Amino acid sequence: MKSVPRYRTLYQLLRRHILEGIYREGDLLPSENELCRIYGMTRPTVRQALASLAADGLIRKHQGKGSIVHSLPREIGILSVSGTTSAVGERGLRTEIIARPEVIPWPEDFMFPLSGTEKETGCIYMERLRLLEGTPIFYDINYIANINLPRFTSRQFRDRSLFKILREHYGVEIKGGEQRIRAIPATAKISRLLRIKTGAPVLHLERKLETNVNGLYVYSSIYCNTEKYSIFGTF
Amino acid sequence: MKSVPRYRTLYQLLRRHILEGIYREGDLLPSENELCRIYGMTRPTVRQALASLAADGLIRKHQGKGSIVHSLPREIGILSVSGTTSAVGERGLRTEIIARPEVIPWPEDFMFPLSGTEKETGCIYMERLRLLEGTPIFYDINYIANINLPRFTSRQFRDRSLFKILREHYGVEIKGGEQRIRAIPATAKISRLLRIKTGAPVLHLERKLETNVNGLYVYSSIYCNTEKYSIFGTF
DNA sequence: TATTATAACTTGTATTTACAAGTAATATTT
DNA sequence: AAATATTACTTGTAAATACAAGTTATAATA
Repeated sequence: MKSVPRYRTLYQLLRRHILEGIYREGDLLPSENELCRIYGMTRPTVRQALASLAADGLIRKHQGKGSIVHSLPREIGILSVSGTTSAVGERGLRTEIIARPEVIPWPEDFMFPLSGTEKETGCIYMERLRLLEGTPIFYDINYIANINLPRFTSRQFRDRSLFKILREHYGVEIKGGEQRIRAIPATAKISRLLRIKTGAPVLHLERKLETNVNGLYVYSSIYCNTEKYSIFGTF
Repeated sequence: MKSVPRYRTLYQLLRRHILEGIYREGDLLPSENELCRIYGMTRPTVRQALASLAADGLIRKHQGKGSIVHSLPREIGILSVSGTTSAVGERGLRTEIIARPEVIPWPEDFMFPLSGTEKETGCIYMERLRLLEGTPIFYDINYIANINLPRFTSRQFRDRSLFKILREHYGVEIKGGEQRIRAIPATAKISRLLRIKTGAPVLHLERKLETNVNGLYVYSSIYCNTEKYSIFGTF
């Protein structure tokens, strides 16, 4: 098992405290020096943790004042890295498997260019539908290069998220990624799954997620129903 | 004039080098220790500059290997902080003023909650259309709290960007922000300006940008035509 | 020759120290 | 009492140092 850096554990702790409401919106976090004393680390380490929180949009830093807990986004987060979804609205975000994971060859004219090894090994394919309080919000199609992921297709995806399985069973962590966004009219299949009219505007995300494993990427094509909920992001 | 931090000047230098093609896609940047020697700074400072580049998606860091210049996004960036737009595709991104800046009271039911002082001072309102190679891409409506921005409405916006004027004339820097994204059908006005069919899917961004000036925010409602170009972002 | 170990790089994490700069409350002066 | 200066906080920037951990090329070994 890999050891977790100290700044990361502090980040996760403060993050949980904020999300659980121990620190509330507008509250001042303990000062950097106080956090140093409390958790027995030095300022650069504490600052690294706070920088991550700021990047998540959970706090805002103000020179001379302190770190202020930022308003929790009420909407659904998906634009940031994997963690955001679970951070914001796991309350009732249910997952349905539309197509169980199976190994197939890559589609032709794939949305992102593929490396030679990726093409050779084929990919693990799966489709999911994610619903918030009964309303289908995301219909996502996922492609993962079939590299060092034994028995992946036989795993259960009921409650555990895709990224959780990758992390816990294969040690795969998402490091970052890139994405394209556009608005498109819903096709017949999309409209049926998202329960909207055919031709209604749908958000389409094409993402390429990088992992800590060299050469292993997770590709997703995500269709979002934004009629009731909008996608939220900070920067 | 405020002094620019050393890590920031190095960040801007390397950024320019990457964008100008001095370092090309896939190239390895000089190692952190080399950069220290070249520019006479210490590793924490160099690392701070590299972290900013990584956050922009201009490089990817790999432990044990180095910092690799990342593929330049060919698409239009707007999801990141202000800088990205100019970074990526200022090539031919022309700006048209639809509604010249004027001071008006805030609209009722504004997209974001407003503070008391914001409501009192009213806002500077303006509409722009941005075109890429003749095709209208962005139609944006901007609201800026009318705080300490003398003679703003009389300024010329022809070539200089909104953010450039804010920075150069008023010392206002964008620090971060939040946004909501949805796909909506184009209204009559939007379709006319973006030259698409009424009802065609359009990307709608509602943004609140924070500045270094306390209490001063820039609000934008942006409609994007994503038929030809998609919006790009890294994280 | 093929394999393994070593060495020399790279970035990641962490400590310690120092001062600059912004903020807010207190104390001083007018 | 009001304006000003001081002080004590806060975060921001920067240096110098050390070791951990991942990568790659080289040297030693089988």
